[in-house]
Amino acid sequence: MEVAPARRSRGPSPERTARTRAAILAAALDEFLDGGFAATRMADVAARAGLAKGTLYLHFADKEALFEGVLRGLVEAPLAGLAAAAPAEGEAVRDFLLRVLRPVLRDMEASRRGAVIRLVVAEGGRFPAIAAMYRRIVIAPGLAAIGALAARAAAAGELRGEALLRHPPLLVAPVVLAVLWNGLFAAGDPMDAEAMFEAQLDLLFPVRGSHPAET
Amino acid sequence: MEVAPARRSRGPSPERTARTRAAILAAALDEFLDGGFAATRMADVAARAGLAKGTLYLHFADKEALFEGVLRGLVEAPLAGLAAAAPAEGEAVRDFLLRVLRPVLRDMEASRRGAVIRLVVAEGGRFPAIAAMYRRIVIAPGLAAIGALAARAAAAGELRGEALLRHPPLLVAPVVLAVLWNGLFAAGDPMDAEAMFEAQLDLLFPVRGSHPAET
Amino acid sequence: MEVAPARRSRGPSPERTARTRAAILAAALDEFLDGGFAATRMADVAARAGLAKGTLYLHFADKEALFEGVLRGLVEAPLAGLAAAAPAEGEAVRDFLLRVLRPVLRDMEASRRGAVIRLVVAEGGRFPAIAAMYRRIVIAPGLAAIGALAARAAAAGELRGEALLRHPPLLVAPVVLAVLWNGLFAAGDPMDAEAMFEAQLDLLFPVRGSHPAET
Amino acid sequence: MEVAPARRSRGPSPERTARTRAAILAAALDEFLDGGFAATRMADVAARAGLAKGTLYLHFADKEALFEGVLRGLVEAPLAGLAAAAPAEGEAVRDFLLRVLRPVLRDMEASRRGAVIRLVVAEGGRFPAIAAMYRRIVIAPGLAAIGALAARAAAAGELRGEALLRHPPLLVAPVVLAVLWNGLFAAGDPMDAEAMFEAQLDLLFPVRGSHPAET
DNA sequence: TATGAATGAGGTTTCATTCAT
DNA sequence: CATGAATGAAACCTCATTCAT
Repeated sequence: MEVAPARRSRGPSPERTARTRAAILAAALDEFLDGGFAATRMADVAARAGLAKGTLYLHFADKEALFEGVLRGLVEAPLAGLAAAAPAEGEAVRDFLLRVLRPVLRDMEASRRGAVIRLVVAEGGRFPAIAAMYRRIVIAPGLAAIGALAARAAAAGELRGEALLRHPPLLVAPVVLAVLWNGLFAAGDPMDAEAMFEAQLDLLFPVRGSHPAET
Repeated sequence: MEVAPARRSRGPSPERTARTRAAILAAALDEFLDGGFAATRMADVAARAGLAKGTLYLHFADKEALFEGVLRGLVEAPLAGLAAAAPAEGEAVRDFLLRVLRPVLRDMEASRRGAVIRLVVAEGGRFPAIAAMYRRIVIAPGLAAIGALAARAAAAGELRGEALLRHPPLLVAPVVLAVLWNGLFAAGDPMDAEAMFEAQLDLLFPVRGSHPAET
Repeated sequence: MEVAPARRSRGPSPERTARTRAAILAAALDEFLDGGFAATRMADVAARAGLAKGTLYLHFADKEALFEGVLRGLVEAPLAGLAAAAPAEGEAVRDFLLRVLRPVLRDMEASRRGAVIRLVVAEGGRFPAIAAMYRRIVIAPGLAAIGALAARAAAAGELRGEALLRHPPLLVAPVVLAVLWNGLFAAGDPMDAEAMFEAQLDLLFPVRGSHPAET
Repeated sequence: MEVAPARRSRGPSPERTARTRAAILAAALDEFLDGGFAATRMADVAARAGLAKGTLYLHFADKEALFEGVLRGLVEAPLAGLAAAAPAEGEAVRDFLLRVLRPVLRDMEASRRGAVIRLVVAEGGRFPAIAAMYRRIVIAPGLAAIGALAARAAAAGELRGEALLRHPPLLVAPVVLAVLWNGLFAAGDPMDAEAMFEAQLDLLFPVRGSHPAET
């Protein structure tokens, strides 16, 4: 073992560093999602992470950078997975979308990604950096992927009309609405993001087997 | 009546008081709509109302009370017309929706309805009262109306599938998404709420004449 | 009396405001001149003025603006006096300068203007705004005035060569040096700004009576 | 001697230590010269020296100690040549000064002498030691030399009046002013130290050949 | 010796709210 | 009723210094 302690033995351990960074991100995630961006104080994040304020700034340049770290930690890996995924041989785009996105929608709240959407929508206006960040990291790749899939579906004749080609956001609009709804009206009847997504999918992609009369 | 009372009315004048209160509310509405609750400073509201800061506190106990006052004011005007409207004899639901909602969408920003939506979404989390109020006054009637129209359209065979019957919010999801987008990414490319609405309408209501092959 | 209480009777008194402002300036002057710009904390100024920190910002936008206020308070009035002054009928420029500037030099330290020069020189590098401010308020008008007087003296044949015409700062260079010296080597032998100024004056302006052989 | 010891010398090596110390001092000199004491961050010194922050503290107890070390280093090099120089046989003092000082003025900034002067002026107030040291090492010998030259010039009838005899600093006042100016107003119009020095020289030493009318 | 992550006191600025006039 | 100067609690971020490795 000990492949390459290299020129690296002196000084503090890089492993500890990674652990600290993770602790900060975990604490920040909790704080941001419960209270929002503005209301979260760096001091609270530090306290929750069991660190001093200054330590935060050793790992993240400022509050926005910290939020970006949280955002990346939460969505980058999954998003990369999605982006890498592609319809299997002979798989219809509709089926692919269902297969891939259903799990994502299902744990929208459990994974706290829904909360992130709500935070961005709620505070993006006052903190444009946050909106820009979310757009760059999540929205842009997402819409690009949708656009590519729409083109593929269109080529295969799987698409109804040109709606999705012209307006890729149509695919996710119902999901966003449902997520916001569930945040605003936490009590009472939640909106079923998954069901709405499937309904929208049925509108965008005619279901071959069951509705043979349609294009 | 009572001609402007000599410019120096001693003692309280209920009329004058009401006018001051209205001025404060108008100013506060403007300020809250662009910037939200936290970003709005009492000093700005006072300045816009042409009053001193202290005067605000004579009429509203604190910032939250002022916000509440604004919300109440927001309740009186809206909707009205829309709820009463109904398809004309023989008018297709799709045509009716286009006829009625297109103007609404077109001046979404000019009429500040877009800003109101954004305010509700942004502050609804911290002020559940505003979310509940908006739901009661705007959303519930709106969804009820959509539901009724969906039923009527279904009965007339104008509907594609059961999407809208089961999920009335689908009709407005793209509009909401566009409005939020335009709030978050004010600069750069705005999203065309009207175009997205029409695209969604085409999905929900097959266009008989032009696409005869579809159901 | 009571010429015009006008529309002005309500609310806090403007007289009190002026007194507060003056108190802030007095406190700030003391603090700035003893400790410099960077080392002076707004909290200390407030405390010395017997006010809360926030009050400072009611009268001065920030620390730099406060310093500018101090600077203006200290030099603007005297400077305006100097600028307004002009050689009397038939008075030689040399005599005018002696008459006008000798008192200024004499109370350079008592008036604390020497300390201001030292502060600007010492911290102007780190706070360019301060240097720019001093240049705008003191140096530029000063050099302009010197330039004008030099031109006048040259026209009257009172000048030796073109040194002062080409390099107006030459007139004050010895004074600045003396002021800095006296700041750095407070103990020990002070440099006599007045004597050096007069010597420089003799160099720049040939003394008609006593040295008839010179131009 | 002792070829670079295998890159991994165990135990302390006095030579290595000295080299590290020198590197720190060199880096600190650079940093202090541009920015002064307060603006210089230990982290920057460490980075420039290619060391870790902690290493600085192994060699210097704190920032002040480091500053003191730099000052001591500043003492060794300078002057040297100038003090030894003397007018050649039959050379006028004015010509001697021009010959000797012109090059010094010309590379005032390149040689960082200007920066040293500014450092002394800027920090001398807070660190009397540096002012005293500079006075002892640079100013006192300098003024002594000027005094001697003035006496010699006076004896030879090369001097205008007694200005320089009584106030040796007059010779350098314009240069100091120019150097400070160029530090404060780095941007914009620099002041030409050399030109001002020559102008002052012309005032102090009548130019025999070209202005025969003057004494 | 050298490292660099961690510390935490400290400073400027903002702004909702109060209250004497 | 109206005024607006005064308040003071936060909040973000910096950086000299320490110390386990």
